[in-house]
Amino acid sequence: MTIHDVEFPLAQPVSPLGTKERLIAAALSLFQAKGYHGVAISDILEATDLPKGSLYHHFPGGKEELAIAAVGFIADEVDARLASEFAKNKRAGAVLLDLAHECVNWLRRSDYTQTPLLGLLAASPGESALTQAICDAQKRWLARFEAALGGTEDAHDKACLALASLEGGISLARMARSSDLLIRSVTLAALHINQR
Amino acid sequence: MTIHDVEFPLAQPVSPLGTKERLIAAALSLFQAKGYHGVAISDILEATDLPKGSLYHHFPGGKEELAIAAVGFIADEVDARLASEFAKNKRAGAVLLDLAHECVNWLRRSDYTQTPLLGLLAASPGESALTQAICDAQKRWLARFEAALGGTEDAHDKACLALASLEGGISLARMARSSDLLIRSVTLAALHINQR
DNA sequence: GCCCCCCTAGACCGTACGGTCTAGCGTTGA
DNA sequence: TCAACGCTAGACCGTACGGTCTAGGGGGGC
Repeated sequence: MTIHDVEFPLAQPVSPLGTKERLIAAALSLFQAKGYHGVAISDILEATDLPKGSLYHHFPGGKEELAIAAVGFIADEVDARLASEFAKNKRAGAVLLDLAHECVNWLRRSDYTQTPLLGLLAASPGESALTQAICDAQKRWLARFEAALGGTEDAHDKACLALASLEGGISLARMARSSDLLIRSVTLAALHINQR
Repeated sequence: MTIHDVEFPLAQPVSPLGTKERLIAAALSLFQAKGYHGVAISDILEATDLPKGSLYHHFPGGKEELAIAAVGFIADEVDARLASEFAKNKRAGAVLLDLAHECVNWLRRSDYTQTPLLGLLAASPGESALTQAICDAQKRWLARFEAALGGTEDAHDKACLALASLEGGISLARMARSSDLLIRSVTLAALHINQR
């Protein structure tokens, strides 16, 4: 037994993420940058430095199954984030602004190539399971805001404005390569949402 | 000379639109439904019942040049519409709501397959001319709202919110297959924009 | 020490994509 | 009547895509 066996046991991969997770992470990042149809399987394999066999082993359904997993991942991520923020009794406007700021970091870090949420993925085939997954994610996020805003009819309206200003603002900011546009629209929306 | 020569002169095409216009219209419609990468040249040819030669004669630059033309078309269309509405001294919120209602008709007519504005087209390659064209369109629309709102710093914020709520609302509504979400978010945004 | 099985590895396949090229039709002007 | 040209027509090409399949590598259980 050498020191290597202790410090870097071979059974544990070098990367802390498993193969499946790495595939999901790379796929999500690419889909957010170029949309579903804009990404080739080979792009994902190149990004992860993995062979085709691995991908089709973990995702027998191929590209679409991987995309659905990626959507599910980001959906859970954001949903959990919203849940924990709202659990602190934070006001909805403040949570929205926080989320927007995180999106800004995301945009800047990727030099405005990535779309932080699901905006680009929407360019998916009509009645597919992928569309359904995206739809579910949006519903969950909407429901979080709605519940935090009191569950009234007015709360539903405000929740819609919150998500719309976020997704729309991201789109504007990405195109203009200026996070300003996102901050401006979301700040205004947050203002409106916070008033009784 | 027969009656046919008078009633249906051969020189005039059956369709009121020229070949180039038909290509642009079909391309725009398809791109709005499936995004740039989701549409094949053959889809456009099938929709117009035109051969490849015609497309590459009118658009030597191929798919991207056609897409840029389509973006320019919708950009001009919306820009002109905004200009004429604002020329009547209509309030910005009212104009925004009108535009949203037209988008709703668009969504319904296409059974929620199309994205009325440019949201989906954004899934384009990074630094291409197409991205630039989309960016220009958004800038022009933003400027229209900004000018109508007085050109102040606050006006810029409100213009951002207007476009963001519109684009974001469209995205929400399309996924949920319910125009409600668009109307709700835009109504709330319009309310905020109209107050001094 | 052996086998078994999970996962990696990548050659391979059919297809459909974007784009090119030449032929020919029909209208226009002389 | 004919020449010239704008546009249509579609066969054709190289490539890159999504997906399949078989072989092999390497730990873990016995």
